[in-house]
Amino acid sequence: MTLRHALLGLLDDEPASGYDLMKVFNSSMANVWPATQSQVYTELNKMSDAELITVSAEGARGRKDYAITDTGRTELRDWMRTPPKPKAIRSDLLLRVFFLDVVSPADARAVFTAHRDSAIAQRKRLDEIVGQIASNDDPISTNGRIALEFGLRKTDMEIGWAQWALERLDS
Amino acid sequence: MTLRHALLGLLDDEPASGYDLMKVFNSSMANVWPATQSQVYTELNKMSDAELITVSAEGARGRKDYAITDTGRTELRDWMRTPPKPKAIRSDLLLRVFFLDVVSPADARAVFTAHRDSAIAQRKRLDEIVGQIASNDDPISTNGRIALEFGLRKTDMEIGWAQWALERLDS
DNA sequence: GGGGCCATGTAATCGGTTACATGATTGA
DNA sequence: TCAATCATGTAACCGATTACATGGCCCC
Repeated sequence: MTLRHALLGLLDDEPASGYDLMKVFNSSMANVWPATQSQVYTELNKMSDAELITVSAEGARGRKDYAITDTGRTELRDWMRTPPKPKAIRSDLLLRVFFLDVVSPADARAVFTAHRDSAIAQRKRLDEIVGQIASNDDPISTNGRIALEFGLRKTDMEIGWAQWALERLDS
Repeated sequence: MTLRHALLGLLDDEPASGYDLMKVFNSSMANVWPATQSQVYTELNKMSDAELITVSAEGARGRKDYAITDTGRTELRDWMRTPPKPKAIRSDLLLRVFFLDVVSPADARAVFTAHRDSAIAQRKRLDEIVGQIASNDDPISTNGRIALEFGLRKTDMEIGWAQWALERLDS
């Protein structure tokens, strides 16, 4: 039920088609809430049924522009004011950690070195994005920077944790 | 397909029933890979069909003890040696961050203060668990400590991030 | 006898993923 | 004319969640 709010958030700015939304979405929020094309179109139809949005214009190639309704705006603001309930971790990696004993010490170390290395690569990718959006001052870039900071800190934390785990294994 | 590996990991130690597995599971791995009772029983049946495990004994009240097979052991070790592909973040909270502009500055601050406070509470809960397992030296406690360390660092990171974001909003 | 625990299962629903299907318009 | 892009949709499947259903066994 959250893709719905992402789409409402985008439409709160200005009317757009599913196609437009996908484009903006992919280059911003998709990093914190991935969604596929089929999901977006399906959700838009459901939102239209629920009268959170309406078709404000129809164009060439079956294009439909959607505009947010008052109901939609209310829904969006209510959601923004509701703190998300802390969701449990669900991590493939951490699950492996519980079973470190079933493999050799070398394989156990590899669990952490592989993760550390991929976190380091990820960190580099994020740094590039930081550079790219540094000069932008639109709302999604400004706010996106805060989300990005989360990513930076998270990867740093993961690198440090993997290092800590390796030292612990070695002792 | 990962609950499957969690169950294989537990059965690699010793045969157990679904009921037994649920108990151990809830007090350990559930923190990194939540699963419900119905999911566990359904998965055990599928695993039995796939011959990763077999019914090694049947007891009172329809109790079935499962034992891991050689196929199962191979599957478990293969999985342990395969680094999980980095999964994208999917965060309700970070999505809200993109739409901070649609609410008042006070409501925007609340997004972060609420998160910071719940992270602080979480941190306290984890500290208690650290104390509880400090004296245990069984494999799941020893390895669980590494997973727990991840949780500690993650909550600390979130507290720091929320604080950083609040300062940024205020400036 | 009855409460509490042991023990397993089914059904409905939901969000997400992958794949497939279709076709219009635009510009080189 | 033909490739690229615009544009929307359906269907099958999967894992997870919630709720419901059933009943046996043990000990006080």
